[in-house]
Amino acid sequence: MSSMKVKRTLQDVEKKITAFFRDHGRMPTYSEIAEIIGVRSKSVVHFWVAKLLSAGILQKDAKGFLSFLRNPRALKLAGEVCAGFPSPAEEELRDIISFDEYLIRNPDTSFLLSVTGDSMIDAGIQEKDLVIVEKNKDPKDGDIILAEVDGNWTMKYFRRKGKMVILEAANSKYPPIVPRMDLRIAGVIMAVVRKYHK
Amino acid sequence: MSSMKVKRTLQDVEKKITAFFRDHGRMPTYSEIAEIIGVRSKSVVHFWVAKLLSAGILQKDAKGFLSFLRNPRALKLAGEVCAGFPSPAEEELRDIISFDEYLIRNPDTSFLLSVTGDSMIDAGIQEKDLVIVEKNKDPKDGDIILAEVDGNWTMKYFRRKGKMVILEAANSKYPPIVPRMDLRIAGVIMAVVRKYHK
DNA sequence: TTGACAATAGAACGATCGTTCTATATCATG
DNA sequence: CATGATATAGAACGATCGTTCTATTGTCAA
Repeated sequence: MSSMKVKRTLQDVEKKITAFFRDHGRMPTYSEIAEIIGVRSKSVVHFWVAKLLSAGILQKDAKGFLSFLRNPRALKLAGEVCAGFPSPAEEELRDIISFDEYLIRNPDTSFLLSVTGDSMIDAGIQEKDLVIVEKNKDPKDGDIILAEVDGNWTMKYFRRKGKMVILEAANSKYPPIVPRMDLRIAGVIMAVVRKYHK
Repeated sequence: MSSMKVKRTLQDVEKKITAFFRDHGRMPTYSEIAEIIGVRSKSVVHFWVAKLLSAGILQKDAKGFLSFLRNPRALKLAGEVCAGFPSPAEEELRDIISFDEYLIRNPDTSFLLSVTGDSMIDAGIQEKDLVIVEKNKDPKDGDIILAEVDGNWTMKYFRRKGKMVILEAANSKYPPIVPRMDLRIAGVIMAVVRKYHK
């Protein structure tokens, strides 16, 4: 029974191309698609790709290169918690996001930091969270910034009172700081990321 | 002065290829690289690509396709806040992360949710945060889950006391819940994402 | 059994790929 | 000026790309 024919479906083909894309970081050629879906002719691939194109799953750019219409790593944005949240089974979906694009506006001037300490605990920033810091950005009142205070780098709220600047922790244990001359600001916190189940 | 010659550097070429990759979701061909870096011959591109290859910036897979050794959207992980945090100027960097890969273990069984309400405020999960929920995963003691309680979907700590299950908010305003028959769990919270400056 | 349709195989084709070669232009150095 | 190194241009090449064509196979209904 080695030649048992399996009914090929659009979803199968899509999944296999998606898997290839995740593994290799690029779209497969027609020859490669032939291999991964188990056919021996490129014309068959052409046949299936045409289906994926008219189904709106794949698209071609101006040069004829294939790409997914939606990022295959993207997640469905399912709604809001609390008020009559639609069951995931209903699949009433709204949007799609790629975190790399969503979180990072300027990759060249941004960097990551692992949080130590509890000075921003009341702002929902905990130990071991990752924060995305953007350099070369002047802070506005209320921003969370990364600054050097007494030789240590720490995160604080940036408060501007008239001409004066106050650095304020989001933890009542720590008193506000009125910096003297040497206020060094490394950047502004743009995002916070926390991962459970590492 | 239209033919003013600009000194071409490796960094320039890398940046332009990176920009193309971000815009198009794929690597450019040699002809396209010629266009974007402003030369008229593919052999010149070959020259520069060879430099990028030996510099460890690009690589070739088994089929000869180009790719970046590191995700061009990835950020530098600069260290830890607080204790002698190395200045970003020093650039003593440690690692690199792509958030899509870092946060999403099983794209097919995960979805996104925008948080409403303050029931998990003490766990550092605020209104308008995005949470990544993974379905088909049975919760363990201490996990944060998405559950249906009294017809509303909400997030709670999942506590197991012997055979009994308790759902506990991270906010003293809300009392713990001991569910009766109908405990519906949509999934387990795998990650939290918060973006400032939208 | 026959006919219609869908899926596959295989060959041929022009276009474009990346490579390699030679030749020219620019610039710093002695 | 002479020289060598570096960067660019342009042409030629085999390989592979995706497309298109014809032919074969398998399935299901009449």
